Amino acid sequence: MSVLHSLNPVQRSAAEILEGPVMIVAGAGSGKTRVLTFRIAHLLESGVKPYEILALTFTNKAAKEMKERITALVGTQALSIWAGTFHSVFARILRQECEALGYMRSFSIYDSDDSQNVIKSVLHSLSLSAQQVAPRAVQSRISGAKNQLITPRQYDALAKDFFEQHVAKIYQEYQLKLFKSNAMDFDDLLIKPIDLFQRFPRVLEKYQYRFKYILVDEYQDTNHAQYVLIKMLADRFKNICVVGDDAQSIYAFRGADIRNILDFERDYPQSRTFRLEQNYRSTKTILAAADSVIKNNKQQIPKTLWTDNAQGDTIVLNEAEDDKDEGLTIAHQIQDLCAKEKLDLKNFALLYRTNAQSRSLEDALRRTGLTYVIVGGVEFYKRKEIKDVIAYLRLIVNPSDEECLKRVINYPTRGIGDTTIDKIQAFAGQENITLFEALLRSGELTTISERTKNALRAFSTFIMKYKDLQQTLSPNELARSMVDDLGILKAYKEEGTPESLARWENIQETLSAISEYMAQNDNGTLEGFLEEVALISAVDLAPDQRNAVTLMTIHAAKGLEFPVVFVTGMEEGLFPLYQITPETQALEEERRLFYVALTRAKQRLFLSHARIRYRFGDVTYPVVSRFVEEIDAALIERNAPRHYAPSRTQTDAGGGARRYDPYERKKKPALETKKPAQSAFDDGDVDYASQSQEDMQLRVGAVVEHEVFGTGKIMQLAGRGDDAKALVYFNSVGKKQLMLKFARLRITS
DNA sequence: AGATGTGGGGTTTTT
DNA sequence: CCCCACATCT
Repeated sequence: MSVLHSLNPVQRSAAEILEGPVMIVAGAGSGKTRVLTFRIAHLLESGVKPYEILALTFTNKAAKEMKERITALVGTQALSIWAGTFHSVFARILRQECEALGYMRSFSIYDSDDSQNVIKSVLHSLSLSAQQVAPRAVQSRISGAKNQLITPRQYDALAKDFFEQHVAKIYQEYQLKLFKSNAMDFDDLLIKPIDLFQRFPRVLEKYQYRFKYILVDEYQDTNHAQYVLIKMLADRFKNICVVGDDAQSIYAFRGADIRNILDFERDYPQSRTFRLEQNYRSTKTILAAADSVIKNNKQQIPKTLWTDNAQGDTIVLNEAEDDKDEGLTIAHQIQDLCAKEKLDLKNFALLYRTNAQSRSLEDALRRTGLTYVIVGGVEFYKRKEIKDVIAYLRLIVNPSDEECLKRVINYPTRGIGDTTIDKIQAFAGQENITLFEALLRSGELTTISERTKNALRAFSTFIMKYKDLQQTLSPNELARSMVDDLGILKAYKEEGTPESLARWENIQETLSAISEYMAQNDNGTLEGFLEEVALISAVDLAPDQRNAVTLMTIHAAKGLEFPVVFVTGMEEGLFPLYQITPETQALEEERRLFYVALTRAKQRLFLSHARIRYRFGDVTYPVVSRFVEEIDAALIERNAPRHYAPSRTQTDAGGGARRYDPYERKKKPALETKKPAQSAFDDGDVDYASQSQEDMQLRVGAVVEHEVFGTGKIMQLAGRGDDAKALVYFNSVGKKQLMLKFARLRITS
């Protein structure tokens, strides 16, 4: 086929075999996007209609880029392909079909903040306090259950303890509340279609015929619901092509099930498997490092990545004094490389495990005068003032949306407080009507003062007015005039603080975003804009083409590549990040995440760790990440600490922080020094000398024996003297907090 | 009703 | 360190 000539033999077969189930196991940098692109182009060349192709990608941006690349190969017909994330594709289908399930087409999409608010409100109505049951925990349980297609009733039947019984009840109420709000959360966008297809086989059939060819990118990150959806849709023609790399599965925390890819061949017996093992991205050194790390994972499809690329430079390990020094060290290295190798800033990426780490890196870059962009972080559409404006628009589109109603009913302040809302809410429950309907009928309530009723009337009139105007005004006209009407822009401007001016700007930018959306979509509607906003991801918003250093989490970096990559915060507890129970699976996921980080680099790779890390406002003295040790030592060169930033320990709030001796650890490989090594998470000044035990050298990372719990590893140390405590992770029982006075730990390493 | 202050608690990654 | 819930004041 004409389009396939530039592929290597395996890539080419993977793109050529169009019928039947195909799995492409694509190592990092092996050109899988190329294969997918060419495969679709090939489908089109073979006479398949664009609307018969469904391509599910991980981000909207990836879908867009794929369409562009296919367009370049075979022309604009490519634009009619259904391509997008699971969530956006099935939201689109639900807009068409949701009436069969009792929803209106104008349904709202709730993001996790909205969901959490609903949960809180359910807790409130069940007279449970947020202390008794953490909303976050409930949310994650509910989401987990939904991804596993477990209904509230089933959850209740399975509930093992008090907490789970609460969750079952909350889950049930939560779903009810969402339904009454004519709203779906992210998980509903996947499970409602399943419900639809099960209850209405003709509808399923329609989409099976429609999507004769299905392609799924990043298959290793699909969860159970997504797996079922794909299986249902592909069931008739079995023209399903999945692409993935088990080594890059990093979303188990949100339900991704690595078995989906491990079991593909069993699920689709007629399938063919192709392995893309040639890496076109990285140097031999980088690839060898990544390989030496991932070898430590037990659960994986065996494969060997190789490359024809050059050996490349040694990997550099930076040791920094603290987070500030880490940032400055990196900034200097960037400047060096820019000068010596004539590199642009856009060639550099700084990756980190947690968003919180970006702050000190940003500081350093700013101080050095290097331009940077952050991908992700506090997302634009999650900012308060923007959510407020969006909430108004959502309410106009879908007045049943209780979350939005509650959000804006007293913004700007109208004298409608919590008690009034509670009254209306009670009324709504009693009459079995939506909150907005109850609001319209609030005149009937005798418990509300005349003054408040006027305020309520003014508010509902406002919403109804714009609901009417929606018929005649374009979305951008509507939004603009509504914002004017609300007077919020004026208020922010008059307030005049830098913060309020930033808010002013953000609202302006939101209005521009609507105009831009309208310019890009011929048949754009307000509903369409809101849907796009709801399903937009951090990576989708990535500001490209700017000549700037890129900062982002490793998760956000997935699928991207950069000539020079800095992986920061290589410290135990941070990366791998200790979670509630760092069991093997969680550790393996952290390791895959590290693998993803390493394989983003094309030419040069820098790792860094700090001796002092400020976490939760406290000073900690972490040890180097085990992942660093897992890299073949021959590939790494340790860079002498430069100390660009003076240590902050002396001026620290705690006051008593002991000056850190940079040579301490090297001097003292074993158990001889009197003074113990590093560590403290609530106290800078640690002194274990008063312990009754003989010459104990406790330090973070030390392996210890406990007579009951067995072998464990020290994660954190705190307190002094009789109060000295250790947080130990035991192989047998997980994390335990122990008083050293009683614990009688024996050091084995 | 609403603004302002303080105390306590949690703390990852994201569609 | 930051956010949230609660309490107290205006």
